[in-house]
Amino acid sequence: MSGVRAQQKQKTRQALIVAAFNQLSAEHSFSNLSLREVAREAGIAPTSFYRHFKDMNELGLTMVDEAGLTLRQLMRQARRRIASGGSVINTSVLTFMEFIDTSSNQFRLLLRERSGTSKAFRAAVAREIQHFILELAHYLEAETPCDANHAYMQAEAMVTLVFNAGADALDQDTQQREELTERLIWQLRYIAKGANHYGTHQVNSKPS
Amino acid sequence: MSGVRAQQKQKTRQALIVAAFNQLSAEHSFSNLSLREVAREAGIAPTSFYRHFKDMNELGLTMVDEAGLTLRQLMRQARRRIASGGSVINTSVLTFMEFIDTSSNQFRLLLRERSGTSKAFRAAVAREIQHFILELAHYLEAETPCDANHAYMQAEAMVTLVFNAGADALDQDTQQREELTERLIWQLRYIAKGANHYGTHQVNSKPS
DNA sequence: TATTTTAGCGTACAAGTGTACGCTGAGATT
DNA sequence: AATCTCAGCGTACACTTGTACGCTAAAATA
Repeated sequence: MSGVRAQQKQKTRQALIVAAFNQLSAEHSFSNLSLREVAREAGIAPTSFYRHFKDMNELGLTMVDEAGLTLRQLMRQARRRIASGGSVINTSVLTFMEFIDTSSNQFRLLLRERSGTSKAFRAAVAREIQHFILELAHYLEAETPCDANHAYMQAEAMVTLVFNAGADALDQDTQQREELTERLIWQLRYIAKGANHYGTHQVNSKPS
Repeated sequence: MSGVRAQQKQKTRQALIVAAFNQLSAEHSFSNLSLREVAREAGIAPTSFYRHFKDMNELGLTMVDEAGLTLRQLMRQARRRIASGGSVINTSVLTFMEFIDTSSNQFRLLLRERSGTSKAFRAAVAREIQHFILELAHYLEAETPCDANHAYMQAEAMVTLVFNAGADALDQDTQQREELTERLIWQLRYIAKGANHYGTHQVNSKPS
């Protein structure tokens, strides 16, 4: 009942996940991965793969979950930094860029499968992103003069811009990333400004 | 010298391109295409493929060009509609959504290869997008009270949002698309408002 | 201790891939 | 009319892929 058996199983299962993430890169996407190669890197026979996942798809969805998890953990850390006096926009952007940098393969997975060929994948990634939008919307509604609807649209726009900037950052060097980040911050300010303009008072009917 | 020969060659070349586009779908991306299948659909032997393209990569880059071309043509048409009295934001968004709808496979190609596994592809798509950003920036600088720098950032943000909304629209029904479009239009207004606020006068140093 | 469960292995196979090579016949060129 | 060019074909080959099947040994259970 010590669970030596189950413990070892979890270990190789994790080895498969790690192997799969390791094989992702700028020029290798998840759909390029082969069951055999992943199994090889994990140190097991190809057929043993099936003891852990029904197929590559199931592995992939697990990976999306894992990527979403680390992202969420990172953003929780960001919230802590903000609570102790950091600027919201700056801290959030910085934290996200950190994610791109230290977990680029996890980000790549989310980025690519967001528009990939499996509806289940797209939905899974969309759910992860939606998570952020809602959280940010909630924050904006509480902390800024903005009704719920505009808070949501504002959050959606912001998350979209941040996510896309992350994608661009993947191909860039430090210098370019700094410029990109600076532009991004300005763009987020635009949105905040605009949303607060339209989202406050009774300006809601038509724009000027 | 009549060119019967060259003419026929162009014809099968185009058949290959069309065949490749036809095989794209929600669940089939370019990297999933096989040379043999494309050749089969185009009605030629696999080995004849090489008479037209060095490899699938070269086909793909040609397809990106073609997709960019149709997009540019559509947007030129949008400019005409605007010139004859349409709202800029509404007309542009509507035209873009039309592109998603009538040329979804061309859009899918741009969308996916933007974050694909080939640097050349990513660069090619980025160039197409950059084209729009610059054009829009130029327009904004001329028509709104916005300095060049802010006009660029504003255009970049807008194009990003529109492009991403297009991606989301691919998976949605008419009802959802309408809501999405409406949200998008609000978000573009935010950006316009914010950019005009920061980009006018001498507010440029620090945000409030 | 005897029995059952199961993670992992090796073999085997059918299917699909890219592409090298040499041929053919119809246009183009001289 | 004689020659050249070259788009398209068929054959062939070496690989890689997913996965079905049955075995083994070690852990779990009874």
